[in-house]
This record gives sequence, structure tokens and C-alpha cells, in this order.
Amino acid sequence: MPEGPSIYILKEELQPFVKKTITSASGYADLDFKKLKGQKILSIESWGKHLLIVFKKAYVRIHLLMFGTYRINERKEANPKLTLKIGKDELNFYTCSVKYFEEDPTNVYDFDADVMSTTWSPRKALKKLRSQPQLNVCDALLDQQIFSGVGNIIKNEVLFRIRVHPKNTIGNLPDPTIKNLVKEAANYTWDFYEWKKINQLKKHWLIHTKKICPRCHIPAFKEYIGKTKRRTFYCDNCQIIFKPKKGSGSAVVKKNN
DNA sequence: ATACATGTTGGAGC
DNA sequence: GGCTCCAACATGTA
Repeated sequence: MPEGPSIYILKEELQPFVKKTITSASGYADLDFKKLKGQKILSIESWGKHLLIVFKKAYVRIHLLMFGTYRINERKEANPKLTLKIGKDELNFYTCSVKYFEEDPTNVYDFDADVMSTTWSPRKALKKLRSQPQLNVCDALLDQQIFSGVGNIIKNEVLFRIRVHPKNTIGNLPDPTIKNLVKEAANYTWDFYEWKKINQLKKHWLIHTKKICPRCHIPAFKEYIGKTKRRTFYCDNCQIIFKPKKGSGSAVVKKNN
């Protein structure tokens, strides 16, 4: 389910619980539930794919990983990893990672790296990218320290949108293209968010899971690319492989097929 | 029905 | 010590 926008939506759905106090906590998470009981929720935030329930001197971090789900005032036919009772309300989180930290999240997270944050910094992302010219573009987009919140679907769609072939390294991209990559990583993430809210995400996919390129109508490629080896859909015709820049020291990229 | 997928981590091995 | 690789986790769907 969850890339950044889905967690952002979850955060929004949970805002009514801010300033409320946790009546009880339970579940099969490896957690000291006593520490949650009686805590007042000061804020509910997100950083990329992390949901943060913030207390006075602590926070709970929930990561839905690949299969995580949740219910608000509803239950699934499954054991919840975490149940929070808040007065007569109930939050249930399933198959996710839940951890309790006795720290201030502002000391832990760099919100400038979150593509959906009000403090998202394209400039810092650009700087991080330029410092790693050997980095494959797929790996770059999935790097949560550079593009927190971007997941595999967003990766595929962004590269298709900006017509960049997934086998490029960052160092091979012309400067305007790197800037466009940063810009579209955030832009597409917000589009994803709008479509997700109205349950119309899949119908807007251009290349992800597609067998045919919607632009030139030739067969699309599916391949596992980069050190992350994630499923990558692309059009070998529309998406350009750039020539290595002189003196960049980056590896030569062969055009496949 | 077996395999695979919107993700991350911790530990093994080098 | 540090880097890389892979198993592990867990569920819904084709």
C-alpha cells in the first residue's frame, strides 16, 4: 500500500486525535504498552513513509512497509500489531513496524528531505545527487535520505514522465535534467496523493505495470535495475540514455538491446 | 496455487 | 571496521 502520499493521507486522517490522551495500548508489537497509556498526543506527523505519533518526550514510529494496513474505528480479521484506544475511538495498525523512541523527532529527522514536507528542499536534494555521480537514477529516487517518501511506483512514473532511462547514472544527466528529476519527484508525489485520495491511482499509471508504452505504443520493458533491484518499467524508445559526461569518472552506460 | 509486490532491517560473510 | 548481499517479515492478489 504505502508510499509517502499514503502515509501523508493517514497523517491527515489522524489529526482529530491530536491533543487526545491514549486510554490503552495493546497488540503484538514488541513494545512496552504501559509507556503509551496515559500519554497525550501532541502531534501526528509524517516523514516520508514514517508515521510519527509524538508525545511530550517520546514518539511512536509506525512504518507500514510493504503490506501494512490500518483501520480507524474498525477492525480487520487479523491480529493488530498495535491498537490504540483513545476514549471511545480505536486505531488499529496491521503488519507494520512499530517502535517507541524516547527522543525528539526533530532531532532525528531531516524534514527538508521529505518531498511532501513544507520545508522540502530541492536545493539540498540537488546537492546530494551531485555528490554521487556514480549513483544509478533508480537507486537515487528510492534513496530516502534524498527523496524521503518516494517509492517504486513514483520512481517508475517520474522517470517515464521526464523521459529518463532507468539505466542512467546521476553523473550522466545534463544539468537541466537533474533539476527536472528533483522537481518531478515532488510534483508526481503530489499528483499521486490527489489520485490516491479519490481512489484513482492505478488508472493514472502511465508505465508502471504496463506492457505497452502509452506514448509510442511499442512493448515496454520490465527489468530489475540498480543496487535496489526493484521492478522497473520503462520504454526503451522514449526514455533516453545520456552519454557519460567528460571527466565525470562515471561508468560507461551501455544501451541495452 | 505458487509467486510476486507500493519496503526496510539486521546479521552473515568477506 | 565497513561494505554488500540476502533472508526475514507479513498479506493480498493474479
